[in-house]
Amino acid sequence: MAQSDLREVSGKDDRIRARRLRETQNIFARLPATYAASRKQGQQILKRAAGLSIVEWRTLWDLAEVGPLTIRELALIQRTDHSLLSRALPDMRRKGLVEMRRDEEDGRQTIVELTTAGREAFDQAAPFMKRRREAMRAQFTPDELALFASFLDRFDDFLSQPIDDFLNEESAE
Amino acid sequence: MAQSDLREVSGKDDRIRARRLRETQNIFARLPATYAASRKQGQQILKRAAGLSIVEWRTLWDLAEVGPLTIRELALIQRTDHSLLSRALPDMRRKGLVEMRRDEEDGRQTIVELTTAGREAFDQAAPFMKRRREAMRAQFTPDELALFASFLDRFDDFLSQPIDDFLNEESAE
DNA sequence: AAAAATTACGTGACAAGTCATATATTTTTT
DNA sequence: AAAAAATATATGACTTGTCACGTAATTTTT
Repeated sequence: MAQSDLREVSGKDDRIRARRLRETQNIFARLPATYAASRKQGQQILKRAAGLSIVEWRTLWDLAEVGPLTIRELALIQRTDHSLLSRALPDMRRKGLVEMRRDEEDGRQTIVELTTAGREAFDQAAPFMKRRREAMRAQFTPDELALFASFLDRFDDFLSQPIDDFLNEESAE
Repeated sequence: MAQSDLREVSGKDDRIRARRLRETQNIFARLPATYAASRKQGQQILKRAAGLSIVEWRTLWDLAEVGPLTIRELALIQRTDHSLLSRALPDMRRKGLVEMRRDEEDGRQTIVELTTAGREAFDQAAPFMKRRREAMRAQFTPDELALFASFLDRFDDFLSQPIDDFLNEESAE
């Protein structure tokens, strides 16, 4: 590679580094990678600890904490779409982790309940997931964590706004 | 529905609310919903503004700012897997947004470059995306935003740690 | 009571990510 | 220079999420 080429590429590398760095301040731009890393870490721990997927873990946790729940309620707690659970639950039943039965009082609803095996799988994964939360929390002071959560609250509020509310405003500069 | 049932269900609703509230303090648990909402908002704006997907927008933006880039470099900037781009780019070429050519100096690499149409699509979407970033930033002071980003830095650092580093430690209580 | 509206769930189709593995090309080692 | 290692890309398979739409059951309105 010629001398001039070297200089050229290095200028490009600088521009790449600069762009990467700038995007670090852009919350929208960095959220995907942060979420992906968090998901990956969770999947890794759950797989090793109890052979569970994230959806399975969340569901077992909710059922262990709250007791029997409908699909709608599980989706509400997990802030996710009911279809995700609608698809995951039959598999979980097949694995013996949960029982599902039609609600006697409201025939539209399905009541999901932990089995003994489901409780055991939860008990097996729970200490590992707890250690993970503790290790994460140890990186922050309690005040910082509360502030972090409040920033996410504010960010969520912004995201729940109709887009026309800000798209039609004049640009700041 | 009988009186006793009403009381029972209301207790359950309280437990659901309590669980939902508690999970608000759990960064791991709320990240999926926040990310999903952010993605949805971006998709909505991009679709309306220029008929672009998120991956397409990011790629056009990077190319517009930095100039021609290889797939590897695009993935590096976007902090994502190269396979995502490997799949998206042929579509973008078909739509006339980018050109792709084999690097003469390194036959493994593909150089991606903006076309005129790609630049136009970028110019069309950019003001909307800018307004979005401004509207988001308006919810925070500059100090808060910097702090928010630094919290994400710290969270990312935690996530990049090998899981054994904390799984094998003793639990805090 | 019948009609209309709402709600719960299932399912198809898609987007945005991941990983693993194969292949071609370069680069490094011997 | 040949062999070995590393790198860039393509591709298949999977997970987690979305929305839209259909159907059955319940609730509300008329």
